[in-house]
Amino acid sequence: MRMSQGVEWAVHTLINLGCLDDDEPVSTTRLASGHDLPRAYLNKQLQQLVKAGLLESVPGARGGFRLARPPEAITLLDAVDAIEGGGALFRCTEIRQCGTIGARGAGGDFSVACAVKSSIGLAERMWRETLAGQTIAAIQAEALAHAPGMASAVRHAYGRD
Amino acid sequence: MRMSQGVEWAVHTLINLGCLDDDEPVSTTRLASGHDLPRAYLNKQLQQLVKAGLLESVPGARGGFRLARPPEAITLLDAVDAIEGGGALFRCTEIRQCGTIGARGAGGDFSVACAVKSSIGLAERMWRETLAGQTIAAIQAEALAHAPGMASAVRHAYGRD
DNA sequence: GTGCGAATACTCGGATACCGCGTGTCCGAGTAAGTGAGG
DNA sequence: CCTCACTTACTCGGACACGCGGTATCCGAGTATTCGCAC
Repeated sequence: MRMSQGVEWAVHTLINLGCLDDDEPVSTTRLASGHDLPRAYLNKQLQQLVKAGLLESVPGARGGFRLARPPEAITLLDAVDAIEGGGALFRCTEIRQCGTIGARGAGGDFSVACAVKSSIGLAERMWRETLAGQTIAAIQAEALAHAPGMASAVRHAYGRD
Repeated sequence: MRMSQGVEWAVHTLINLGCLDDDEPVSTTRLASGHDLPRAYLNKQLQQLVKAGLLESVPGARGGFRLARPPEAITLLDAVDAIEGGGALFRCTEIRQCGTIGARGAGGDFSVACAVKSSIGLAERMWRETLAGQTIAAIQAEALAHAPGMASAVRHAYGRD
């Protein structure tokens, strides 16, 4: 159960795009060279962010990607779900109803959710709520607090000079 | 990022073993047929629980597995880590330091943890804490509340008749 | 009847295949900019 | 000088390989039971 590496790329890219003050799109080439990432593969991840409605893509020459919403309106959960697909971490297969135990214990009420599913689901809800409570804007502010030069570095790397 | 199916098997098995009132080991064959699971593969998962110190294994004829600790002393986190390996969900590769942005932003303080890492790490800590706060005994009690016959079904399936 | 040894049946444990998903790459469709000729 | 069509260069988007980890299985090492035989 390891998180896809694309999540880290996606979040940093969203933060960087949030550092710009115009709406000009930034090409995959510039976004990739900004953090030494494989251009083609990063493009694949960006396409998923577009599908999720976090980015807008501009095709053709001088095209690229820009934020579809202000950074304050994009949460970590949005980014994680966009890359990972949004499915639940734990998927209950109801084995409690199978086999000799499930058959014999049929006197129980199977309409009530499985206790194992509920317990792990609670932890998963905490995880998702904590992700949903943090916006790209907030993370960007935290990063800028310890590296104030980042904003100008981003603007330079993205051709805003 | 999907959780291994073995986690569900492991937790249900731990709960079932907690329903017994003696210390006789239960063989993989009985544990598997209790929920219609593939015997050989379940055995692999049980071995991981042994390595993690949650189960004790008894070799030879009439051998099997039994709880190494009382159900009150086994948490969901113990089970998940035993099956999944215990590594972090998100692994930061420090791409913030790479590429034109990382190089130019070198004025920043890289000794401070990456803001992205911290943010996702916070969510991950919530996940792990919630898992650690739930014991096998508690889940078992919840399950028995809605299916009181389960305990006797388990004892029957495991040859305690 | 009793004790002992071999045969037996059963169990865990690690070594061995299979498959799907994450990872990485490539090429085609489409668009804006640049260029040069004609009016 | 202005307009316009063509060429060019660049970009996104989806289709195409590769490798690793989860999934599933099998066989060997080891032990308690059981059976048979000698005493």
